[in-house]
Amino acid sequence: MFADVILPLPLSDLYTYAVPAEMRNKIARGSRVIVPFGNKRYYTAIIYKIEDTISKELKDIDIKEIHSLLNSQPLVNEQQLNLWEWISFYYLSPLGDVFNAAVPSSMKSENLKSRFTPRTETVIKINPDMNPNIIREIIGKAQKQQSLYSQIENILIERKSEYISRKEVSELECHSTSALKSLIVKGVLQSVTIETSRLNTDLKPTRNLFPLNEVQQRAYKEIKNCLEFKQTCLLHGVTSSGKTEIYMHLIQDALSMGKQTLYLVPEIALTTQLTQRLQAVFGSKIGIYHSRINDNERAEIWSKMMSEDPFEIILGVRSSIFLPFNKLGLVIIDEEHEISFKQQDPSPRYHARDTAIMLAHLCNAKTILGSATPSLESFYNTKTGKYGLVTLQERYRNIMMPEIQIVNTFELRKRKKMKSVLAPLLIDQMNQSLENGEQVILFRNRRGFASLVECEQCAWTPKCKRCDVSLTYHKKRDRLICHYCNATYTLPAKCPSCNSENLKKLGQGTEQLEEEVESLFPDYFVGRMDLDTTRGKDAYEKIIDDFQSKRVQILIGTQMLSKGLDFENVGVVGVISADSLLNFPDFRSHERGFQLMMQAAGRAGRKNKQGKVIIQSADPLQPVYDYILNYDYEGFFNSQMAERKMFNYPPFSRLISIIIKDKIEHKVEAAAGYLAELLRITFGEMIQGPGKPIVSYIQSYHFREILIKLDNNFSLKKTREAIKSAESKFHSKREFKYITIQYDVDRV
DNA sequence: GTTCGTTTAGGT
DNA sequence: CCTAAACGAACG
Repeated sequence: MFADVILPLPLSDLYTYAVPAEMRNKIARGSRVIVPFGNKRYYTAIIYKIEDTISKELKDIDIKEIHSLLNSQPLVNEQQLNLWEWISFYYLSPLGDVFNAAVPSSMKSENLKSRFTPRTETVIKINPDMNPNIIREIIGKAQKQQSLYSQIENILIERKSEYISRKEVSELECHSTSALKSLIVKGVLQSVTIETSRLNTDLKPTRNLFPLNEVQQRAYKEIKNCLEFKQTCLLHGVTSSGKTEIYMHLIQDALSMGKQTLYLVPEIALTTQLTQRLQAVFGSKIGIYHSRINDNERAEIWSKMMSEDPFEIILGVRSSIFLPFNKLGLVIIDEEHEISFKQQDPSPRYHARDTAIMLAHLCNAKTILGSATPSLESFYNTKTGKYGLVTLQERYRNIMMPEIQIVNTFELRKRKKMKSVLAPLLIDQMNQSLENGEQVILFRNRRGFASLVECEQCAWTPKCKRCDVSLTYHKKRDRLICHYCNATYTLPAKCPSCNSENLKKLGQGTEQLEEEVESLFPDYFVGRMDLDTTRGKDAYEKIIDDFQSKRVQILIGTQMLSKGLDFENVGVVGVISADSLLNFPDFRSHERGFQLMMQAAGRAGRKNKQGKVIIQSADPLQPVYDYILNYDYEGFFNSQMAERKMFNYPPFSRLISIIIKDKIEHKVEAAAGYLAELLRITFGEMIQGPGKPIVSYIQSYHFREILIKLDNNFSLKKTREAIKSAESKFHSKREFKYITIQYDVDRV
């Protein structure tokens, strides 16, 4: 008996091992095993296929034996393996990479024994071998010991528990370290170390579901009705329309049918706000899976999902699609337009939204996509009938959509009316709002202080040594930082090219904005949220908490601020430089800009009062602003579709980006040229490039990009075969054998 | 990914 | 001629 296994390495093939006799009736597809690989190394592998005989090509190879079997149950179920295969096929990545992305690393340790370490806790219990009648005698007259003992005894009886944690004992009213120590020495109490779970599994629900209002009820019914006929339904609901409450009713329905729910959110939106709301209703039925939980905790969640008593609901980010569900009935993907659902690096570069839809399909489950600004792809899918569509136009509790105004900063600058980064109108509105006790949010999609430093004499600009990008000046750290590789440099006192001392700082970032706002509004507290201020463990939560509790009145941030956060008291939202959103050299820049500005607008507004949004633009005549001013999603969609159609961009085609990478520039040039030539044999006009990506030199590597604009009617199987055969032909050339090729399917 | 044998560059 | 570093190939 032999088994083909998936190794947690970027290998294109499966490897075959002999199954030892004693393992034969215990091993199955999906089992986790340890196998020797290479000279002296052992890896955790997953059984992909079991067969009786060995294939001919392996006749002359010395087949090794599987070293050991790790679980009695397969670690990965059939649906998961099918999903892994789909990801590997669709996103052109090795199964080993998918395995790596899917399974928590403590479950794939290289050591023979598991690297998973259980959490331990010291607990106190009453010595079971001691006759209860003589305990009083043993304690004797010591008063503190007596009262401590009685209190512990009472608690244990009350809880029907055998032990109480050492920590809890130390928090008791009559606790004394010496009394406890004496009781342990006397043998009355015992101090024991036990293994505990990292998961909080005794959270009790604190409230029932709120009944839906009339509008929500209608949407809920429409969704139910739609899912009778379609697998996937898009809920297009304006911000604050109460989508979450509708999701909760749908989760409840799934629960009552004994089905599990996967609730996917973008990386950053997974705030305590949503967690608390769901836990209030579903208690410990819900498991939380996000980037900040550590690996051992991930492993515990995984194990619990395989147990008799799995989580009924998983609230999680991208990677939670890999958890072992056994009765998945519903998938909710909130803020489905968010690009953080797409994994950038490393491989597999999968889109969690699209993969989750595939997972739902494999499990025969239903999918709901939710957004106030759906991705054009998803909305297009409702037009073609692939997805159902339900629209929610009214905001919850009749909060009005804010009034949007656009100020022309180009004109204002010409007339010398811009005395700071903020337009006079925005400053006025901020003042009014702040005086009324309201808060303000300002967006700037660039972090740091100055995005460009330039010599006034000779226009020299500091650049990163290992990347082809200008450095950003960060004032607080007084350093120049490369936003691509995080290298830091000191700001030279003189221009190294012409010795001039006039080095100018151009292009404002969040840090500079913060400084300016602080000097303009000295009576108010200013907070800043960007990559630099959210590094620490709870930094993100703290900034939000400071703003929510009104300790901070003005909050400045990059796009991470626009996602899924609900604040109740925001009078004004300002978008500082909207043009920089729209001028990105990418076909999706308008879609992004529209989404960001609409989402930003959604942060403004209070009960009974209309909020204000002020957008500063130097080019306010761009048509996209008309759609923003009128909250006209459909109009925006139609205008973009016309463009996409004309240039054959998604959803009218499928983009596959191929990146060629090497340390030597002329080598990468030649390699990219040759690969493009090979691909043109099959794809002809569909191939664009090779060309330089926007940043073509990062961390001492040169990059070139080939783009396939794949016709929608071109079969995926054929595409994959053609790409793979081009790749192997490419690698069979001596000089290109070790050049790395990376694929990014459906690049965002 | 890791290991290990082979090739190459640089130094004595 | 030796040694260290870079490269190439294999792993069942």
